[in-house]
Amino acid sequence: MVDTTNNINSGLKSIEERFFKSAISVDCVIFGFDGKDLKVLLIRSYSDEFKGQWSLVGDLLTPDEDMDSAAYRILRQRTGLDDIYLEQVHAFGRVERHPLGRVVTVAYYSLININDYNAETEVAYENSATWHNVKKVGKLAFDHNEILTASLEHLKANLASRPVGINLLPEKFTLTELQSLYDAILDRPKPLDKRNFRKKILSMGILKDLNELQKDVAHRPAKLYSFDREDYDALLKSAF
Amino acid sequence: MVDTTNNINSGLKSIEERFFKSAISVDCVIFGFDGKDLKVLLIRSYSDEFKGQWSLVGDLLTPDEDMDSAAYRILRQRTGLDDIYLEQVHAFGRVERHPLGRVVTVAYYSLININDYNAETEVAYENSATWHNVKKVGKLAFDHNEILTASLEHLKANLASRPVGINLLPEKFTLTELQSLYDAILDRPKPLDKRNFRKKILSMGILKDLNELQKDVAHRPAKLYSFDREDYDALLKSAF
DNA sequence: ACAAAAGTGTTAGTGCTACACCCATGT
DNA sequence: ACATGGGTGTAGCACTAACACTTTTGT
Repeated sequence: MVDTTNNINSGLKSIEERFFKSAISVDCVIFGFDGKDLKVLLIRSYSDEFKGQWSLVGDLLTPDEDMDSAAYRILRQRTGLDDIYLEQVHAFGRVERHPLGRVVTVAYYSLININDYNAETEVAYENSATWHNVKKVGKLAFDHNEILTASLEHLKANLASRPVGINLLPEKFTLTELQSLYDAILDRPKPLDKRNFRKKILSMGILKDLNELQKDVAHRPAKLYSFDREDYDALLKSAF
Repeated sequence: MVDTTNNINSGLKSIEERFFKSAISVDCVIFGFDGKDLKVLLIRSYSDEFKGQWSLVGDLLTPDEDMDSAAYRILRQRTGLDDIYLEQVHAFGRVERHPLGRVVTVAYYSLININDYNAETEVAYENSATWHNVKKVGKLAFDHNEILTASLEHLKANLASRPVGINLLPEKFTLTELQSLYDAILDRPKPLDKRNFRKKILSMGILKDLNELQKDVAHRPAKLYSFDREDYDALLKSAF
């Protein structure tokens, strides 16, 4: 029947010649929130085939670095972003997904405060990354639309179990801002119910009431909150 | 500052020479259930370094096949298993995880009826796969313990949202058998409450009461159930 | 008769949904 | 005074968790 040794021992070519011919890349899907829309960080593709098209922040792995480390290295080199948590989403391995040859890519995603990557940071890098509304990205290079979609799904799924706002919002924020973030990520026909949202999020015990108010707004000023790091970390641990 | 073109254009060696030197492999984590314990299908490692150690069902990708297809191909070649649903779990990419060189592996998992792979199937394959209690696997080849652990976590997480029993149990089964499966996967200090489990699982509307009873058991015989494929598929769709 | 597993209901608590009005501020 | 968004409570319903005894069969 089937010869299980086929791939390993037989054939004319060496294992090197037959199997060690592929490249691995990493693509980082970096989400940010501007108070209204969910955004993703994109760079101009350097590939000839996709010249001028936008693409995710990615690059090839060198054979001597761990894949997880490479993700941080690539993100840092292309955007200057450092010290942010990346989480693996999925590996994509269609044969023809990359014009240069066989490249399997592994997608990572992260959530950052949108002000941590801005116009000032930008100028230091050749292929400046810019923020794009996730609902309005056009056709991206490679299979990056597919990767973005998968990452968005991943983010939505995580939203229920993890208080994601800690990474996406500024230090101080109002409950309405937090809710806008949830609404932007969930992207549902109707926004969440204001009262229910507040009840639930406050009952989690990870928000700290700062006893401060907004200033200079043309309406009743809202109370400001921040995340309580300790309680937040405690919750994360207990949930897993 | 940082030269973002570093990896792509500069250097003495060609892109081929520098980056297209890696291999990609697939490892399949196949779970089965024998009515009492959760089991995983393992083969004897063919690698020199791990001679005699058990390993997951895996192999290298040839550069001309899609990764998802390769997972099915490898599973079929090594075990004869066909027509089963594989789901990607995670990619593992530590530099030194494989003795032959740089090999990034992508783990897939699946759930099968344990009788679909048995002693009879087994003899056709050189490196016969055998079932091992997941709680009693020893040290596996490569980083396969890590992969197994991650796949188990994945399975636990999926249990709540997907009625996984459909793949792991025989055609006809009792509610107690179904609960044993849940208890085996969740592996919690206390088993689930019998009454609550029955209420919940029946209320999902995916079980069909066959109006049959167990035979030849030394106690009150239990009613037999089967999954209702249609209702099950409908539930899957609506849940996602 | 005994052993072994099957089968069955109720209660209390918790969380989710839906819903409408008054409040504080700037213009 | 008006416009703007901030802030609050309750009732119905669904789901969850905890808990103990009777039934049916084989030996």
